[in-house]
Amino acid sequence: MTEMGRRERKKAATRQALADAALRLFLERGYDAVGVRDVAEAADVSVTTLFKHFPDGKEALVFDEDTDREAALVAAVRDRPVGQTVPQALRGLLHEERSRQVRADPGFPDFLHLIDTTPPLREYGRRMWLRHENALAAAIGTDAGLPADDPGCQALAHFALDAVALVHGRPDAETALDRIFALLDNGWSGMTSPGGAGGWER
Amino acid sequence: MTEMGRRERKKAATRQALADAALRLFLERGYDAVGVRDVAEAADVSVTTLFKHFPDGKEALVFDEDTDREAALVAAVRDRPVGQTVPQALRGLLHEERSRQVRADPGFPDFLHLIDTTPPLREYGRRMWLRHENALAAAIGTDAGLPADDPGCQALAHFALDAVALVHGRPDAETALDRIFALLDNGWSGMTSPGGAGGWER
DNA sequence: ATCACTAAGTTTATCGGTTGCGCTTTTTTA
DNA sequence: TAAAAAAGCGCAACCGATAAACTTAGTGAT
Repeated sequence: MTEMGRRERKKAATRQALADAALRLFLERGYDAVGVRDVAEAADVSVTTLFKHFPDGKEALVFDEDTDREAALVAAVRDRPVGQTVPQALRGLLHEERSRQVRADPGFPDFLHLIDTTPPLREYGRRMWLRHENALAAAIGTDAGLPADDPGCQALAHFALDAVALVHGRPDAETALDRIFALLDNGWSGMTSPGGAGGWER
Repeated sequence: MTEMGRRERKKAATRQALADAALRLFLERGYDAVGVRDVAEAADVSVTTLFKHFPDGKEALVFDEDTDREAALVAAVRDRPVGQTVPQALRGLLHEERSRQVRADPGFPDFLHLIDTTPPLREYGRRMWLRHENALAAAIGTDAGLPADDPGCQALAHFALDAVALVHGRPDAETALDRIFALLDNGWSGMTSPGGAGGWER
């Protein structure tokens, strides 16, 4: 499974060296005070090589691959216990992820602080996170027996993901998340269960 | 009230010349094919002057000041007819703005098409639009008798504004907006009127 | 073991947006 | 009218990002 030849191993190594050097330098001197040239030199590669490994640019140096977060999102919707609504399941997943982040390796708080205090990194992280919107919307649509491009599913997915950005930096982030998901849960249950699914008089 | 000295008049003139030249060139050759140097030269000013007038950069050249859209948003919430909910009022405002945009001066469709087909401009426009989030949240909070930093108000404001970006490019944009606002209306009415305001079991 | 193939990496050069600096010119104001 | 304020200028540089042509080093099949 993980049988990588020397080639792929070296490739992964340089990529890791770049990511490590970048994170270290960013933490030491601050994101803006470090140029891509500095990072490349610290990793002992050329600038072009850096961009070969991180075509999305400087911000991408900080974020490792996602892979399983999207799977976790759709699984949370698909495999939720009976009687639990979709928003409730998503709220639960976010809660778990949050408590998992508190632990993790040391230096992780510094990492989070760097992102929180650096607008380009915040923005990039948000975009990465929102990239799962379509997959989540599809999962929700399947679950509710709605077309994959239903605006309601799309909106619920988008709002649920965006909620974490919305409560960012709050001291009462957890209860704020609760309140936002209460709004989504109310709205969603009203759209799926009873009377008109889409009808709405203004 | 509008007594501008010669100085401010000239300043406004230069700014307008820059905006006009930029829009014209962008429409003629495409956004990416036009550099800020081209724009500056077409407006007969230096590049430095261009950035003095538009510190936000190239994208800002296309967007004129907003000023009254934010006022319209808070007014729609504050002065809405009795019996109408906040989401309904916002939905109505967006509907009016949309129908108003269809008319407007000639060349406006080209303007919209330019923005829609140019990712950086789309992104910038969205950010400008979302900038009214706090004012709108405050208006909603005042209306509902909630603290200004209530997560529910913040979320409703954010979601309502973000809805227009969410339905972008859809053929059924109007009905999609209806559906999204139905979700918000259901959720919001559930949070304000009856039982628990924030309580929510997961 | 060799040889052709492929992919990583390098060098160099360039492009476009953006900023800082020192300077001139115009307008306001004391 | 002198001085302060502000608009503008030209220049040079910085920075992120990309392109082209070339070298180096694993890979795999014969």
